[in-house]
Amino acid sequence: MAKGGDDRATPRAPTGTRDVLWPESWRFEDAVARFRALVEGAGYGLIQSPVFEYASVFRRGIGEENDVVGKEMYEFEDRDGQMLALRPEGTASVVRAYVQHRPVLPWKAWYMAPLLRHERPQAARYRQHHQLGIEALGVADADLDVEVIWVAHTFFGRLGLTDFSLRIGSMGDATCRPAYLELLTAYLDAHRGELCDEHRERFRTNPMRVFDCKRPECRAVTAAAPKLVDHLCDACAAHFARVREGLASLGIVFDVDPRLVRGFDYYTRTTFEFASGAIEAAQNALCGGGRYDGLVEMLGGEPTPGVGFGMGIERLLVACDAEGTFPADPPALDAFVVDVAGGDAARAITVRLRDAGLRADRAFDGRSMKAQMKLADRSGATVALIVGPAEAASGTVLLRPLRSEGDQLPVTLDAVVDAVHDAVVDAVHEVVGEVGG
RNA sequence: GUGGGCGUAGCUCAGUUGGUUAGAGCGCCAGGUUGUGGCCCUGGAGGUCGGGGGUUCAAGUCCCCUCGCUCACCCCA
Repeated sequence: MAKGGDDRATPRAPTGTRDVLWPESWRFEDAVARFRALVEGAGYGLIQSPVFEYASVFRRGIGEENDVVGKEMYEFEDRDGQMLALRPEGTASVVRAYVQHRPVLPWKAWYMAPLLRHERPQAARYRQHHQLGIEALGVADADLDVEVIWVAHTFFGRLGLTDFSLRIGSMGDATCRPAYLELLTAYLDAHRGELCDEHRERFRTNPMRVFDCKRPECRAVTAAAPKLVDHLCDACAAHFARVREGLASLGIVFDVDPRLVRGFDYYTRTTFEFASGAIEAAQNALCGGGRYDGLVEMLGGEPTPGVGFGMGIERLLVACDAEGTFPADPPALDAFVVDVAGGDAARAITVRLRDAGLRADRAFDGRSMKAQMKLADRSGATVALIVGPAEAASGTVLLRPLRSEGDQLPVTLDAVVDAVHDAVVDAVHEVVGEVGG
């Protein structure tokens, strides 16, 4: 018998998920819009891919050893007996789409996608979260790694974030990593007894994981362990040097972190992670990414280099809150129509305003004027357009400013659009004047 | 998967050593102004006190179980 999570009378969103209502949801929209403006201005085009894939896409791409696939993936057999999985991360789907459609190289794509993982929720960690990401395929040039990092860095800056840091590292490639792993494994084996309980044997499966362990025992051992960045082959070392040089030339501050180990098996060469210093919660990574020159091949394509990142939107917004950015309120309405003469005018005028590109709403249900005026005020509208029996009879409306002290004036129906437009322009000027003065 | 904290109105929370019909502020609705929002005043609606079981004359309050939320480990964005 399945655990009953819904024994109460009212239904609720599943564990680890949440509803985001207006106006909080506006910040999400706004962040996506700004990201889109940035990346589309840098040559990246939107890719929309399914929220579920054949499970093998993720199993082959991310690696069975990884918790995201091995322990957290929502995997199920559908009605046709196919093994499917809800997308737990973004890159594998994009690369699968590349292998399937063969777009012309270089191919630069961006996405905004919900990601699903069965994790225990905690601060800034959800079972469904959303990532903004970019992936660039077909270019081995280290300058593209720099561009990708620049995009994330610039985006944070445009959001007004300042309290974040960048760590970079290199995972090497097929030439140098195997030899290094042998070296590291031998070292860890020699110090096996000093490792924490969890890693004493587990280090054999994925030795680099030990670098991520926060326990003092493991940290002591790894402090003196051989570092991959010191054992890169000439090509990887040159690539890494070019990345550092490029970042420095763009004024992007970073730390080289020999301990930086990204969770997914597909990474080669450059890896990086942005962390927020403003987020109080334990989960403070804003963006993680790197180069994955072997992934296309793993998913059945011709060997093709790639680089990209994923950025958690929910976590990004937590960082924005912590730093007090997003000061602007969501855009308000231009006009709210109050009609106590039967509703015919409200029906006609709202449509007229909206067709003219103005933002307008109205009251329904024939509420009292006082109630309708309260709604008008609450809506944030710049003006109320009031229609009573007298106005209905004469074919006019009263235009009443709600955000300034002006008098209300009668306006003919044909002049409503222009009158509202003028009032909105005046309101904007007043705000600008206040700020400027 | 493993620990800690917490569940009382839509929201934020009171609720005294168990003791009458469970309260406040905010929000919502209505009235004060038979054509006017914001401020103020008055009134109203809204609660199986997360759920189940137990102790007791009596449980929001004590005990057990359970569900949920939350924070941390782990992992990751």
